[in-house]
Amino acid sequence: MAEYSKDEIRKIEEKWRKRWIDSKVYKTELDASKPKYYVLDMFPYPSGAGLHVGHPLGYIASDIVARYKRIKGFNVLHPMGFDAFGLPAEQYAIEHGIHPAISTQENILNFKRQLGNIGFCYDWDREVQTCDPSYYKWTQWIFLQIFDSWFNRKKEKAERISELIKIFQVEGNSNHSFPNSKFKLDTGKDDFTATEWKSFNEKAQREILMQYRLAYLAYTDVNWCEALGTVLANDEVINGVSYRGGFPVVKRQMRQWSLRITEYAERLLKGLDEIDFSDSMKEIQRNWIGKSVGAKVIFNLKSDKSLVPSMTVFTTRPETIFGVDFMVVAPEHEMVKDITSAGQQGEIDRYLKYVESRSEIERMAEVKKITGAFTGAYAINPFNNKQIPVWISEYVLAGYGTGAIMGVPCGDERDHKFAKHFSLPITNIIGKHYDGTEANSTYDAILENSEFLNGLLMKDGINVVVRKLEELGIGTRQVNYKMRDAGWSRQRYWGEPFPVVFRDDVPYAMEEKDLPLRLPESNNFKSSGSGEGPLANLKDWINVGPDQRRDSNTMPTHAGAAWYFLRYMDPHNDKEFAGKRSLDYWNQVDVYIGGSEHAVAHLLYARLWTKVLADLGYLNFDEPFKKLINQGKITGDSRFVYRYSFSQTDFANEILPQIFVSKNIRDRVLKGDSNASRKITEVIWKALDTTSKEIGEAVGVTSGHPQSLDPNAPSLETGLHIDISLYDESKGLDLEAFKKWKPDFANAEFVLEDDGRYLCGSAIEKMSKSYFNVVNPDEIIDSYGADTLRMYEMFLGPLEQSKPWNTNGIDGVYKFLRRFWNLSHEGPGNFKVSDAEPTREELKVLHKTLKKVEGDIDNFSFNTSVSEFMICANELTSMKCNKRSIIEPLVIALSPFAPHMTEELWEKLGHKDSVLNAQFPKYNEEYLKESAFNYPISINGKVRAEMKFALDMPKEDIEKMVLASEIVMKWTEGKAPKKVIVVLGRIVNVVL
RNA sequence: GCCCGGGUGGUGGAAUUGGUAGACACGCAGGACUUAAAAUCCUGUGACCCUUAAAGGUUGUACGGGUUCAAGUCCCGUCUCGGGUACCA
Repeated sequence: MAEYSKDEIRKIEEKWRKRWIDSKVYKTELDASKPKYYVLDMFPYPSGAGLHVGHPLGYIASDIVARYKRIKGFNVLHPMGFDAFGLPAEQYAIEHGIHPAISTQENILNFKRQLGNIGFCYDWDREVQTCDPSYYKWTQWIFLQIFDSWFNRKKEKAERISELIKIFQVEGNSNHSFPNSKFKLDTGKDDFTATEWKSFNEKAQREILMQYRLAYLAYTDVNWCEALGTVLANDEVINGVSYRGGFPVVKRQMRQWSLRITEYAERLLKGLDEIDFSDSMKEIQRNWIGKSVGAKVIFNLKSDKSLVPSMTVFTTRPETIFGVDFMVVAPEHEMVKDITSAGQQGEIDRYLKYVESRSEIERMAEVKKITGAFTGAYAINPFNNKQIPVWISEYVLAGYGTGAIMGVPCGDERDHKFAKHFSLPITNIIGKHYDGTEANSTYDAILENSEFLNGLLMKDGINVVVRKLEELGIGTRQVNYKMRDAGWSRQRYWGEPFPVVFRDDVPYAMEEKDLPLRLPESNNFKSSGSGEGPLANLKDWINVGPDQRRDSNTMPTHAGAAWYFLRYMDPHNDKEFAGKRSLDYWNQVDVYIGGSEHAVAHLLYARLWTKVLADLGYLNFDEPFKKLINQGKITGDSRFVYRYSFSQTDFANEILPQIFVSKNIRDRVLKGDSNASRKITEVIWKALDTTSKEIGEAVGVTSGHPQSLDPNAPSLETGLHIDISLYDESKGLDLEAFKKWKPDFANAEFVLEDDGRYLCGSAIEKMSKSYFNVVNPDEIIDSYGADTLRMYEMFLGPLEQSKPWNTNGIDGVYKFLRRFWNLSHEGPGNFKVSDAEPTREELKVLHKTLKKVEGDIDNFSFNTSVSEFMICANELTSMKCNKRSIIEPLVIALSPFAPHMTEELWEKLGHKDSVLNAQFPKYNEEYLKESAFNYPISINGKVRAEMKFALDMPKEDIEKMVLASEIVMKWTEGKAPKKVIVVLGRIVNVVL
């Protein structure tokens, strides 16, 4: 028996890791007699870099919750798996020639080893990997269910396509118009009768059904990235460049699979009200869905061409209709050619050409630039017959609303700038709220110059106008969403193949018995460049038979992640994606922990798939995650050195010495300190050998001439990242280790601080291999053990907060564990507990801790629970308490945080079973009660004295006692105070 | 620009949601043990003032106002950091 030392920790942790696996203590079974609790981590993408200390933050939290819920009597499901399809593995394959299947498996093994070291209680029997055919069989199967569904807007839920066909056969589509309002049949119409339906051939019928399917194939504007040779989803494009790599992205039409998520916009929005996500997360999703309520208004047109009789705009402010001074149509809008007058044709053509010449990136960069052209056509305001000029401009987007707007310059900032720029008249309908220089989008103004709306408050005006528009048949209420359908095809190899076969260009679902459609073996991952994926290279696979072929695309990584939480419930089922009994029992995920970067993509798709499966009757819940917690990112603390670079580049650099300048010297040089510059020149001069001293003079470095240095040399400005393990703030950079690490700099010279240290610059950046600032959890475990790592990561601060990693306080946590261990050990480490009766003081410490810790874990406030354990250990240490009746419950309570050490103690306390099978001790309020409390007495807000009151003394009696007390008398000089304030359990304030 | 969320000692962070601000930990200083160092333990530690000492006082939660017996917490304005979004009518 040794003390709680490094060696002992290693022994203990190895022992329990092995024992947990051997005894299958984490195996979870469906047990209907117990309440369930489902704790889920966002499963990781197994990247080649392995884990750094940032990754486990959320996993540690979920592990604590899982262990805690288990000892609270719940049957806990706490699984882990891997999001194993994806682009990085494929790119790695292209660069290194290693098949994604192989590199992915290697990475997964490494991840599992690292996760195992931290002591997580995952039930690995339930592991899933999205790239496993027995898993993606069901991803494909669910995709086919979505393909076989349509959204019945009347019932606001998904139904089978067969239901839709029945409807068409009876009543045509008059009650269920095309979800895509722009779609027209060959006849030019957008509706058909039952008779017409029956007359269509199969291909035509399938084409129509495709317009309704929730997973559909269509020519869509997609984000094409030439460099990656693939299409990207909207959320993978940031500021016109690709999310990975930052390559330019252009719009391009391709025949793609999409998920009709827009049909679920309203339900996805409403669902947010019943789930426990953080406000910011809900806000992000709401913004993404982007609901706006308004009206569609039809304006008649007057033009020398009368090809189009009217135009329709979407507005959220119909009450401003008398403030409309111009109309703006998107340049891409098809009506532009039909309304442009002969006189304006030249100008319009010029403008269209300009728009076409502008790249996506330019457009985004120059959002503020005001451009446009007048079409020569006029719209007629239906209420006052005013003629309104119709313009086209880039600032109106073809893809949103109707692609046309009514310009109300006094109320809308963009419209105002447009009017000012083109000197269009501005009608003021909001009186003093508009000052002539800036638009005011208030809802609180009383309308003026607005005929029948005059005198009405704007918010009230909305309903009045809409009613009138509807009466006249020239407008309706309308809701628009920013969210677009989700592109679901990727031109990649390493993903799920689409389980369909094309016959005569029409996709047919594969039969369930033929699933999974396996990803074929291939070593050719290069895209064909034509927009088809690498699978197109495999002719034998693509061509199934005469005029029958497969889809060359694969699904995005989101597909496998959209339902994995369901598979964990019944991972080995080969008849269903999960059995009904398991789905009903495990039900929703009670807590889901992961990063906020998945706010819009993964979480929305997972919610969508759940809703579709629920609509189709497979699930009895339609929100997958009851509660979501976003753990903060742990950032790295990077260090770098500053290299002096010579401004004359004509000279061969290898002749010139490598000079590194310490941070403060550099700062001083930048401030123009000539002593600091001289320090540098001296080092350079010393470094130059006799032959190159001529060169030194030639480049302007002569001993004692600091003015020849260029303080703005770029490397003095930015700096070179170094491996953070080479640096210690108090000792400075380890120069020998640095030279060893970068042999290129073996002969480098260093300009040191006055005290002889080399100090590095620092910056908080994300942890990344390329910044050399990665801290590997294995290193921490090696020197402190997994329990310390776990507790320290929790102690660092609130779970949801981002924070830079540093190990400054880790000793404190380590000391706590040792102190706790020592409570039950005597001298050099002999285990010894006493069976004596605990004192009331000791019981108070125990129950106070239990109560606080329980409350903290329930609130996911792990940092404060760690503090609470520390206080408890301090108090018990100073009481020299080693009583079993105190220590044993604390061992259980601590076990979620420090599982290895507590298992060991649990065993030493004489228990045969794992501490995981113990019960979390109940605290007893009785021990927390005091017979009397000392209340501080404030007089006029200042604490003047303390008084003792019995616990249950009524408020009035306390008041009487306070008033009668000498201290108050002294202050009031005999007069009765104005007021005595008694707050239960806290403060008494006396106001004189 | 708009929408969220923050700003508390030298540092990470507490504060029962309006009730003694700074818990807990790091760091630092002093002390004990030691030939010495490390480790460990004890004491102190927001700033300022006063005092031989005990004690006491002033000030203090980004800044400026306000409400209240009482404000880190609520209200108004300003500055600032982080996240989301980007012409969505």
